[in-house]
This record gives sequence, structure tokens and C-alpha cells, in this order.
Amino acid sequence: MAGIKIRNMDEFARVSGVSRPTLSKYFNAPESVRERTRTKIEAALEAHDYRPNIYAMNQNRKLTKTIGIVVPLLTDPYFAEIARSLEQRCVAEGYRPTLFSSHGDTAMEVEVLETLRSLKPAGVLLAPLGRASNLRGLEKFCADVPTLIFDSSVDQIGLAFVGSDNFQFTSHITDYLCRTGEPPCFFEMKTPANPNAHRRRQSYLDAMKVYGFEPHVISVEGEGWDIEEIGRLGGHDALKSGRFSTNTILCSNDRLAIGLLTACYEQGIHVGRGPECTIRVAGQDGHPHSRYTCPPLTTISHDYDAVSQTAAETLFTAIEGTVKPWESTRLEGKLIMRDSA
Amino acid sequence: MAGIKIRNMDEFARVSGVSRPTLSKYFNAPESVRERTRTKIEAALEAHDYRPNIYAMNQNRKLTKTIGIVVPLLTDPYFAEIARSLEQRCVAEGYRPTLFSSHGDTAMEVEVLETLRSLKPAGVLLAPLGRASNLRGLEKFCADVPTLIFDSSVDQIGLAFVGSDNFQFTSHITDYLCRTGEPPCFFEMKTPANPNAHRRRQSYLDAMKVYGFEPHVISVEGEGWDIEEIGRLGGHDALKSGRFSTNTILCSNDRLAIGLLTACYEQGIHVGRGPECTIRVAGQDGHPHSRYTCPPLTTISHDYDAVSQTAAETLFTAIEGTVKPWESTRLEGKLIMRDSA
DNA sequence: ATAAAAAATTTACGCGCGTAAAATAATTTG
DNA sequence: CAAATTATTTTACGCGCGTAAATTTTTTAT
Repeated sequence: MAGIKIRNMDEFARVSGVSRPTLSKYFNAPESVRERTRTKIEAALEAHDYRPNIYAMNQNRKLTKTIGIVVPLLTDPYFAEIARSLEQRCVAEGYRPTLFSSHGDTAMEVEVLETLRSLKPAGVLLAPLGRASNLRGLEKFCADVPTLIFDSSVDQIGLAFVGSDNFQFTSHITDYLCRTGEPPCFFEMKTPANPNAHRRRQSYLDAMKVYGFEPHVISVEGEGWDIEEIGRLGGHDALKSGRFSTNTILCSNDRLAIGLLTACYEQGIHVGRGPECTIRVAGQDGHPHSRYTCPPLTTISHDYDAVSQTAAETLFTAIEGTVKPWESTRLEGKLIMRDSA
Repeated sequence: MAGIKIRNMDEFARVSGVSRPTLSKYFNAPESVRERTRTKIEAALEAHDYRPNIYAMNQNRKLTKTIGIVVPLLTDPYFAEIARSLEQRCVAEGYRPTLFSSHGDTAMEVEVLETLRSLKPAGVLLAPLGRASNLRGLEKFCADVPTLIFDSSVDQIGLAFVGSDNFQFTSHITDYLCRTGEPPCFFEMKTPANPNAHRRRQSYLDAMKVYGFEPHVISVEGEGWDIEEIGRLGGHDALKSGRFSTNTILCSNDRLAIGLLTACYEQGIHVGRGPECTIRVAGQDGHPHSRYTCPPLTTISHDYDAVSQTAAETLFTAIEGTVKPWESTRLEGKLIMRDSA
């Protein structure tokens, strides 16, 4: 009995004692068939390890059970972590997540969306490249495919936006830094890929104004996603030329901070809160690696779990029929105090 | 003309002035049709943005153009980087790469392979979990799907193995450490997930014997893939209890070294080659982050490019018909001297 | 027990494309 | 220029499943 190779659903219908249309129903929603029928099917499934042909299944379906997850750069541990988390939530809900990375490239992002469109996904969780994204392309895509934007928002595109509250991020950590030492200057890329960077700069300026301190922004050159190296080189420049106006540096993001820490090390500058330290450095993001820098990096962390949960659930409810007006959810970050500031 | 929505290949055949079977040939191998025909097709493609239905295409194909890329953990920057590189090579050859992560979990690895099997991929590039892999499952999968194993080898499974020469890695860096200071002791996980770890330990023992030094292996507790934390906690223990027999520590891999560096920092121990430093630390892997530790980590790096190129090309030639006997390629690493040792 | 409702089955068709065979057209060769 | 070769078109069938409509069986309610 178990030796017979099942070639298609018809054959499997025979050995399981259930009709093919019923099987079709079962595979698309196991709960939709009577319990006794389900038991019969699952017993046969044990004995014959049959799996429906994915391609034939999806051919005649308007929408598949696929969910696309697109991030700008999968080699960035932050995106890798959030993608991992989203992936798990999709699986838990019975969807088939498929991972894509734009590799920091506009053309690639466009191509990924084209590929995705032809995959007829039930929905897409998209973290756009940001500044480099092809806006009109994104809009057209979102018009055809239920798309939730996360991480960095681009106008009012898609079903909704879920990300972190960058204003809260920066104002919160600026507040912390002001209360515990010299007010910070702000270290950032001149032309950041991610629009969140602008929010963070603005929020820094606002916060400093509130506290009555003079803001200082140090913008360093450098394009692309090799952010640690940009931070390191820019850090060297700024340190040598004395552009840091106070002993406290708030970086626009953790990767920049990591590069700056390396620059400090290379110049023999001690970072931290200890008595022999001359400079404090803080980041923003709660990058997976920030725990292991030397000194461990004080940062304000995304609420990874909440972002991923909100994003996934918002998409799921939209897919399952509940149409809501466009909405932006921005979650607060949590300050992680470590030795660097 | 450009306004007409093309619904299928038949309609597209009409507007392009080419027969449907010829179109079918074109989409499966553009070079296989005459140039003038190709020009006509591509002109129509410009005007009508038609894309063949992926599902219908693959349904009747024994083998698709899909290539599966499976890594144990996509959140590990090493795997993320190698996956990125492989992905690009697949695209360049006209394949459709699909990324999967086992998330460090055996059951997940099995499931990924099941999913992959039903995707009828042309081939698979698989970095197994290692010790935790389901061997019999892997074998069965490799019997059905052209699979190239990379990173960590598991018997003589699949088409071939491509990875790094762990013996050369460890003996080379051990040699370097011996020549430049005290001979190293070896810092590792007691129960590593990756079989390469055993080769590295053995190679360390061999190398020390050759040089006539007494080897010391410090094996720390800890399961799973949270390797930096294991290194940090194990590092604290070992430092406090004086288990490091020399001032030089060779770590089994970079992530462990990164954790150890943090432990050193937290105990106020200076790492490096400078006069005020009391300990040297080296890693192995050339982890993307190793450049940015403090001090920057001396390590022996995988030849990422060569590994990915050899792996991809070996798979491609196998797919395209050339059947070769199983073969193991182990590429040498390059010593990267930095400040930590 | 009977009627009403729900679930499963039967029947039948179509999706968009792959692909094979035979016929035809275009190109190259001598 | 005719013959040989190569490329394209025509014709025709099938893949494995979704899905709709009509029918039968089973379950639940009265």
C-alpha cells in the first residue's frame, strides 16, 4: 500500500477514499472539511507522502498563499533579523514566505517587484530602499498587490506603514545623553539611503532646542550601504579635524556608531563613561551586534517583535478581507544603556 | 497598440507576429531562436510588458530554472554574505535563485528540503546544519535533486563539496601566532553545531605538535547559534579561572572571538599587540564584522569569492549535463593581520 | 421520524503553457 | 539555381489542479 507512488491528486483521491474536489478543499484550508474526512486524508498522507503540485495549484488561483518579504539588504543583520521574524509569523499563519533582497540597488528592487508580481502573492511585506526607490514603480505595484510597507515609509503607499518612531528614538536618547553628561553632537551620513535618517536629524535639532543647547551636526561623505566603513573614515576625519564639538556623539544609526568606535580605537581614544574615557558614543537601532562592540554600545532599540508582529498582522487582516484606511504605526524604541555612553 | 493587456502567450504571439511555440522556445532560451525573430519578440516585449505565467511554465517542466540556496542561518552575516554572492551568480547565469534559511533547526531544514523538492529546482546549493542535519533525509533529497554541498561537508553526499580547507586555516594561523608571540591556546565550543569545528581543533593539535608546543584546548558550554554570547560567557569563566594557559588565544571562529573580546573588555583586559596589551586574540572565518571589532580582529578569512564561484560553477556544469564523480574542493584561506594578534 | 441544512461527490470544463510531429518557410551550401 | 539544412509554424494533446453546478449523502434541527 505504502509503496505506490502517487502521481497526482486523482490517484491520491483513490487511495484516501475521498473525492478530488474535497482534497482540493482540504489542501487549501484543512479546517473546511469535516473532521472525519480530514482524518481519512491525513491517514493517507502518512502512508503515501503525497504533496500537491505547487505550480498546478497556483496556476488557476488568482491569489496564492505566498507572501513576499522584501528588504533592502539581507546582509545587514538588522534586516536579516526582522526578515527572520516576519518569515516565522507567515509560516505560523499558513502562508509561504519568500525572501528577497534588493541588494541596495534600485534596478534590483524594481526587478524583485516584477518577479513578485508574477508570483501572484497574497501579500507583500516591503521595506523599500528609501531615497533610491522608484516611486512610481512602487505605486503601481502597490495598486496591484496588497503591500504593507515597513521600516522606512514612502508617502502614503500601500495598505499601511509600520515602523519605528524615529522622532521618539532620537529625542529619547538625546534626552538621556543630555541628562547624563555633555549634550551630544550628531554624527550622520550626508546622503543617507534611508529616509529615517532625516527624521532623526530633525528630531535631534528639535530636542536640542527644547533643552536649550546648541546643536552640532557632523555630516560625513559616502554613498551606499558600507556604513561601518563610512563611519570609520568619517570618524577619523572628524576626530582629526576636531569637528566634534562636545565629548558626546549621537550617531544616526548603530552601523555608523560601530565604524566610529573603530576609528576611536584606531586613534587611541577611550570611549565610554569610565574615568579614563574622553568621549561618549551612542547609536540608534539596537543592531544585533551592538551588544558586542567594545565598549558595548548604548543605543535605542527597535522593538523588533512589535514591529514584526504589527506588520504581519496588519497584512494578514487586510488579506483576509478587512479593508481599513491607510494607517501609519510608529512604535517606540527602548533605550539600552550600555558602557559606551 | 500598447494599451492592450496581454493575457497569455497566445495573445502575445499575435501582437508579436511570432508563433506561440517559438515564443516558448524564446522564453526558455533566448539564444535558441533566430536573431530576427528575437528582435521581433523583444520589440513586442517593450510595447506590451507581457511576462509568461511562472506557474503554467513550470507545471509541465520536469526541471525548472529555479535554484535553491539553503543556509543554516541567514542572520549570520557570514552566511548572508555567501548567500548574496551565490544569488548573484545564479542570476547572472539566467537561473532564478530562491533563498531559504533553516534557522538553525533540524525540523526546519527537513521542511525546507521538502518545499524545495516540490519546487522542482534545477539544482540546490546547500549549506547543511551540520551535526544537527538529518543525514538520511539529506541523502534521499540529494538522490532526487542535483545538490551541491557547501561550507560544511557531510559524508560524500550530493554532486560535490566546496568549502574551505579548515586544516590549512588553523595550521596557517597557528603558525603565524607561534612565530609572532606565545603559542596559542584554543578556544572553542564543547558541542559545536558545525563539523568544521572538529577539523579546526584537530588541526590546532597537529600544528602544535609539529612546533613542539604543548596544546591547550578550552571548550566552553553552550548550545545553538548564539555564538557571541557563548564566547562572552565562556570567556568570562575562562578568564576568571585562569584557564588560558598562554597570552594568546586562537578562537575556533570569529563569532566566538567577538564574544571573547567583549568579555576581555568587560574585565578591563587589553587585547592586542601593543605594549600595554596582555593578551592576543585571533579568530577564524573572516567574518564581515571582524574588521570593526576593537581591536580589529586578526583572522584567517574564507575566500568568499572563490568558494561561491566554485560552488556555483560546479553546480551549473552538473546541471548542464556534465556528470563528474563526486569531488571535494577545499579552498585556502587568507591570513588577515590586524591589531588583535 | 421527517424536514432542513451542511458536507461531500460527480461531472465537466478550463487555465497557460510544454512539447512532439508534421508541414512549411527561410537560409546556407555546392 | 537546386538541394540540403536549419528555423519556424501549425496542429494537437496533455499536465495537475481550480472551480462551478448538479446530485447524493450525511448531519442537525424540528
